[in-house]
Amino acid sequence: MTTVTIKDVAREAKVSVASVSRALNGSGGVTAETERRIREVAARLRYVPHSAARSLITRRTHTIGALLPDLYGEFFSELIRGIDQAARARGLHLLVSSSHDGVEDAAAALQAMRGRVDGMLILSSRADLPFLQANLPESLPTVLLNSAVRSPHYSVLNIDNEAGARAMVRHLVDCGLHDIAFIGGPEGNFDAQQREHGYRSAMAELAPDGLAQVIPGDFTEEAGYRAGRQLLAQARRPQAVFAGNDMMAIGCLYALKEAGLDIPREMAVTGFDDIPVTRYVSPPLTTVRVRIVDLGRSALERLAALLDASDQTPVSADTLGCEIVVRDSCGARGLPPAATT
Amino acid sequence: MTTVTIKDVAREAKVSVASVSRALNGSGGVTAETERRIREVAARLRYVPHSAARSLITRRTHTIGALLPDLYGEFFSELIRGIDQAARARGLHLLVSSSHDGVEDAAAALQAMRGRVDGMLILSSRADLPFLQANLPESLPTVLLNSAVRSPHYSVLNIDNEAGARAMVRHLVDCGLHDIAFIGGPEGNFDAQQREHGYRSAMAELAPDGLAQVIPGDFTEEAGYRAGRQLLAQARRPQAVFAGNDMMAIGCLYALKEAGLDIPREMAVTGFDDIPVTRYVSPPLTTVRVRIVDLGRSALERLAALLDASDQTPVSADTLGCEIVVRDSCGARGLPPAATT
DNA sequence: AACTTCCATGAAAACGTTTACGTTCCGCCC
DNA sequence: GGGCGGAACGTAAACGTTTTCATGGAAGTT
Repeated sequence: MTTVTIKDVAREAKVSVASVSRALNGSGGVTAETERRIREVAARLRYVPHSAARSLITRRTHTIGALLPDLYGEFFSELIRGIDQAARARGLHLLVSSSHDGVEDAAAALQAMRGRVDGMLILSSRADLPFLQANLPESLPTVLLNSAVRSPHYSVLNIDNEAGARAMVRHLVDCGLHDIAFIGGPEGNFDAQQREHGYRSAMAELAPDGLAQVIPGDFTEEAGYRAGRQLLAQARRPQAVFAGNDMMAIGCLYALKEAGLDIPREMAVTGFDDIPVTRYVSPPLTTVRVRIVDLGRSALERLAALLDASDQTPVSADTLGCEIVVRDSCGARGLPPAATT
Repeated sequence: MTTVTIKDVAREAKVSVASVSRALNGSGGVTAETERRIREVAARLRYVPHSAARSLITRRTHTIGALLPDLYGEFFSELIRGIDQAARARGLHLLVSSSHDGVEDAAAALQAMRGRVDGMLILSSRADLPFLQANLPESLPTVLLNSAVRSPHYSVLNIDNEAGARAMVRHLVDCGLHDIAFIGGPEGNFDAQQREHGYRSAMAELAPDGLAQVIPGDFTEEAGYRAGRQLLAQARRPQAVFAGNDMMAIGCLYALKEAGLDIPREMAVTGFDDIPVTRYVSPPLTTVRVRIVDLGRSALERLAALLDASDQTPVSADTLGCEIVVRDSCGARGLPPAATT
């Protein structure tokens, strides 16, 4: 079954290839009758345009690339879901490259995507400005997710980590808890840094008398578990522990419960992200809701806008708000949540 | 910054485009000296071959497509991780299309990938034989994941759901539990069907006196929660509930604990898949381990093999074994797990 | 009736590669 | 020394589209 080309359709429909192209692309300049005939033939022959040939001349691939770090858990799936939904709605394809740890790994992935995509979506702690300048053609429309870089060349879309973290601290303080520990994220991770910063500044402001403590972590359940063990071993335990993300909160929660602590009475535990499973741990996790699907979706839509208006569209730098969702793990069920500021 | 083509490199290196092509592709026929010079020029000019032009003539895209259903949670991320890792190792790109619910949705996604990929990886309950025949060119190498179709045209790679489910029932029976309920998966989902079938046949064989009961579900935590509520409302409660996947087990576990049941003493709860979070719910979940990353990886490797030996490689139909991992939610901590058969 | 306008259509160039096929040149053997 | 083989390299065709431009004819205007 040899592949059928535009010529075959043209011959069969007794027109030129130009007309076939025009008819199928709806670029006008063909009678309704001829168009109908051409479409009929194309369908009968099961003609599908050769996309490589098309993009060779169009210089458009209708594909966008997503460069993602080695993401764990539901954050990843939710993000991809959002991106994919929006991409499908716009008729764009999604070329993903995830799970690269090293810088050179990411660079290679980026290189490999060159020329295959019309634009890039990048979520990577490794992607600082020098990295991007070295590995990304300036002309390639790009949207950065959760990135610290501020450049007129790239649009960025961030989570309002700092406000979220501040709101969580405020909420815990409102619950009467002043000794609050924080479990940090991976070194160099922008979200982690911002969340930690929000935590620190809010502590200084709202609980200056409280015991502030930052325990290192890396966003995995395992790290949360270790952090929980460490807290248990301490002479003076905090009244609450605020994990940099939900996965760690879950790991930590488990460590504490394993040791027989009554959560939240003996220690409150909260997280960040609001991944679906937070509803189903016990006690259900109070956390900072990030609309992950929306994050992916609007990142893609931003990119699509850049693609459409290929002339100099102003790059944007926006921040997605987040809000406290109060469940049981903080012991404040029923109290109104703190305002998000 | 106009894009630099092979001609620019040729001119600069004072050779023909043919030599540039040969040098850069290592196809031989160039002096070591010329090759060095060409490479040097190419690097200096930051030349990157236009992939569309290349695949136009090569008829290879070095891209494989992954068609996935609307997957939830960690199963999804683990699977993609496995696929992506293997793809990267082979220098293949990954075009994903996830989260399509309807048949026509999936068909559209498949259509859109035509011509953009060298092969397909398909995991979808909608992809039965007629669907594939209608939407997939026969010549396109394809690997089906967790699929019921048996066809000489497609390789399939399945999980040994039935054996896993049987082993779990056996394990519960070994724990002295005979009244075992099962929470089913989505209608038409092959894994779900096989797991349920394994459960039913094992019950008939190993616990003919026990109370068997199947509660409908759809693989979401929410469904597990509802199932748990339903069990609580029953006059006669089972001694154990075996959920068709971990997400539902977690939801169910939560419903039972919310009602104050002591798990596993009053009711054992087990799952299927062994997603990472199972370790961190309380009590930790006894479940059937499926090496999801390996599933993705070997699916891709199978596909890659099909691609390499483009002549008639025999299609394969393999099954990935799975094993019981005993944690606390079944009350048998310490007992040896049942053999996987 | 002659001229203009407009529209449907076709011919052909262009996109950036790879590769089959020539050509040149060098060294070797008889 | 002439023929020959092979290696290095160049020329040009081919891949399947889109798009510009030319062409013809029908319709409209004077």
